[in-house]
Amino acid sequence: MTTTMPAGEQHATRGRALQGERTRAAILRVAVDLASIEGLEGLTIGRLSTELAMSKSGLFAHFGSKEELQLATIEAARAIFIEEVVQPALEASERGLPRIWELCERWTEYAQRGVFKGGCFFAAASSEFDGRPGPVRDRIAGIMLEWLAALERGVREAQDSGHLDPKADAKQVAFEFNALVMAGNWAFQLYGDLKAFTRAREAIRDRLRSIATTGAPPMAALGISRRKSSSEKIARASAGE
Amino acid sequence: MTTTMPAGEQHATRGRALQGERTRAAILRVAVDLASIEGLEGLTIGRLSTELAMSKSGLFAHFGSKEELQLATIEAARAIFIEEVVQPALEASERGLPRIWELCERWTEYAQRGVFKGGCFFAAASSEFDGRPGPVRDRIAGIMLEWLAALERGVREAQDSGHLDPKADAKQVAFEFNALVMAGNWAFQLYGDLKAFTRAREAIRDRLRSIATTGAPPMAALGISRRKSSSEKIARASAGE
DNA sequence: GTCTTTGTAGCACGAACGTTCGTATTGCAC
DNA sequence: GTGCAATACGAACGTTCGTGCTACAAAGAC
Repeated sequence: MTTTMPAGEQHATRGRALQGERTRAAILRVAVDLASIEGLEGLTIGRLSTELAMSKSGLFAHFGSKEELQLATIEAARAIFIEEVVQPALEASERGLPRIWELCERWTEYAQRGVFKGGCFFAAASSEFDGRPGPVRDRIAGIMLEWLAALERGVREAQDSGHLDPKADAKQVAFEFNALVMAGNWAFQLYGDLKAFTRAREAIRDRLRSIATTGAPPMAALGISRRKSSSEKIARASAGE
Repeated sequence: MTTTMPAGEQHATRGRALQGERTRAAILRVAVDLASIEGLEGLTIGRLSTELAMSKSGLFAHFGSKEELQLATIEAARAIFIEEVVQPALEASERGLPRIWELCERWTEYAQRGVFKGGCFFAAASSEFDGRPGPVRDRIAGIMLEWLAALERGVREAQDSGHLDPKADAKQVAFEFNALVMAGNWAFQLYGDLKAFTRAREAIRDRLRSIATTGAPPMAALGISRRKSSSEKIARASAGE
């Protein structure tokens, strides 16, 4: 019980000075999943150390306080979110209508694929901490603002590219798209209903159509191309679960 | 400290047998507010008893377990929700487009007015418990389903009344409306931004317009009549806070 | 070879958690 | 007036929480 992971074994060849970083990363990888299920407050040090088969104090030493652990977990989740949603969306699409669509599409995939075990980390965290002032809440709010700004920018760029009606309120559209994808995640988590994502996509497509110009790329092409390249990822994720 | 509420005083004329019910109701009134802020798990018996200036054991005896307290709190919140949103909406509007609009409008008001101190009780609870199987989660999911069904029914009735396009997917529209009002609540809780409710209303109005028939009552009239009768309630609520 | 730094474990703390138990007080029935 | 059921309290249970402090093993510097 004292040592399930013998100390001398796993860093025989690697330099000792790097072990800390690696352990920290390993902790945070588990922490983000745990927090997405149990919440950032339900993410306890005892539970986390049990999950990782290490001592409470050993784990604790990496962060110094629970709040620091929470903040580190948030940063780790943000990195994963960017890597899984924002970056691929930007790389896979050109500016304009394709990009704003791609952002929403990648988001629903990210939620559907279960990148975090308990659904979108930030949807959960922002609901949990909205009433608790402090640095944790501030950071979460800041990151959600980044996401909303990314959506808004996507809309604005599509307007500049002549794909969307320039008279449309970009902030308003971003609000609506975020509402729809978050609701997809919400319904999926609560009811396990995959159709929720289809509903979100459908609503977003309709809304885009309602403000698309005649010069915009045809709507139908967007969804179809995306579906194909994503099917393998979904299969991979559901196999791992 | 032991008794801020002297036991012999308030039931001098009332029957003693009713005291239990009254205390229970008083507990639950505080519990729903506390749970809307701290979450249903963060709603601790110790904290609740402190808030009510009564003993932990005395409070505990009313429920028998924490889970029973949570379930009772949920029922209390449901009663308030129906009383504050569903019933007034049904009474103040006739079947059809006015009613579905009224349901959404009453919901945003309910969130904006702060009927629960931490925002919509069920938005918070459903996000918190979506990953924790058990009777608490099941009840929350059931109540949210009631609400979604009420929205869907509102849309369907508006179709039957010839106000909305009968080809529209009522479930889809209900999903979208719920997404928008919940996002309004979310943004308001996280950023304190009252404009979020305006955005939600705006999006719902637009969506209704997009599927409204020529025989539907004029859209503009709906919003205006509502605003007037609600202003007093908002004033009353903000004074109490 | 020692010395220092780094990472982990062991142990203990005070507080809060949900829960149980015994007991005191009260109102009502008899 | 006596007995009963309802209601609430205070104390304590065992557990877990976050957080310290000390010790020790391993790697790199000299």
